[in-house]
Amino acid sequence: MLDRDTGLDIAARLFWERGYEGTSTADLTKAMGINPPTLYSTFGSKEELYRQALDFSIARESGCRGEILASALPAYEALGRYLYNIADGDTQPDKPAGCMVSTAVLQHAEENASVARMTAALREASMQVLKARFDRAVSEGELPAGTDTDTLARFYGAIIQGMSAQACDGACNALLKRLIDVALTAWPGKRTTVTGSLD
Amino acid sequence: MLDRDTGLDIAARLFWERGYEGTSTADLTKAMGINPPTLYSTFGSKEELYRQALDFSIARESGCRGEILASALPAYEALGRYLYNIADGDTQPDKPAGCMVSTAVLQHAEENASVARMTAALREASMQVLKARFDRAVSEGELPAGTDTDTLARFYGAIIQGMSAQACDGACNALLKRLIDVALTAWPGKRTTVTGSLD
DNA sequence: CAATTAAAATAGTGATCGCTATATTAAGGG
DNA sequence: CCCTTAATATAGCGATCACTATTTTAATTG
Repeated sequence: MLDRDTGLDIAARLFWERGYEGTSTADLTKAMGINPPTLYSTFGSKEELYRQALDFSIARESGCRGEILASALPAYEALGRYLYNIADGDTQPDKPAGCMVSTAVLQHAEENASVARMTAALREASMQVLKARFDRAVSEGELPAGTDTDTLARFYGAIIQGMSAQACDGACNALLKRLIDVALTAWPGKRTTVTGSLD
Repeated sequence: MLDRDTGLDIAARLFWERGYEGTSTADLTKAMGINPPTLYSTFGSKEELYRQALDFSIARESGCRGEILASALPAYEALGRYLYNIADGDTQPDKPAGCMVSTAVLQHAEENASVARMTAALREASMQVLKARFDRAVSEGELPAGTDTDTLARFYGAIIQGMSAQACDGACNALLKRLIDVALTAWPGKRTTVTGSLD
């Protein structure tokens, strides 16, 4: 059989493109070049393979994003770079469009509820990372005391999810970044990017 | 057999909750209380039924939203009411969470590409409606001349898609509206909602 | 080389997929 | 009432679903 990480790479790509429900075990075994029993002895089940493929893909595709937020950059700068990095991830030339996690398993059959909870938890964790960075910004005086960092994190989380959806629909990298530039004007204390008189 | 609109109502609800790929024809016939041949003689196919269910549901769930934008309200006011209306639609107590269109069929099997194009076209049309309102705002002097109305429409489109995703994950109405309030601060010419000194 | 163990392929499990041919029932007209 | 027509229900089409029992191959041992 092929290398385990190679198998996860192939599986992740299929799940990324077609989603959990849109990918069959026959698709997976065929793409991996293995037989069904090998898939089940190696990965356990379709759901367990999805879980492992998510972990694998997150580590490779967005593993470095945490460092952007953890860096010494000012919060606003870090956020901008973070979002631009996601936009790049959503529009990689030789990879499926959008994010594998942001817009995955939103609508689903009842039997896949546990898979949906899994992706929802990943999204929630991602927003908590953003919130933690914003909390730090408050404590460091970069954001006003009393800022609703939870809402701010969910706002930029919505932008991330919207970017993934639009990337799935064919949006290009430049479009997503223009969109980010608008979103960044909502940063507390920033003026809008549109030049001209403010009323 | 049951009334045609009643059938579409039941089908729309199932598709809304489970998505296109997560809903089987057996689910549909059982919920409608009809036999498979009746479904096919009445609606043609699963895909055609989905199309009709989308039309039916859009007309009923969001038919009045166009009027908000078409009204004489200032663009910023209209946008706020429009988004709040969507947030209400995303969190109706006795209906599936999220929007039936905004986050539908993003990832999909190859065989369902035509269904994905259908929902993508609906999303694109929805953003064009927003853009048209923003263009009107420019012509009426509510937005600065030269405003990138297309990007602004896609920005609020991303918010709409992000709200649907978060509603699917269990977000409540109030959370979505706080999120909208942040998004509205990106309106060109508006200051941020957070009080305090601007640098 | 023969025996044992481990890996892999074949073949197939019952269930369900979208969809339809055929049979049954019900309704209308003489 | 009988005959025709239309609507409905039953049953089942081939294909595919996630998943495995069994067999075959290959590698490792004495």
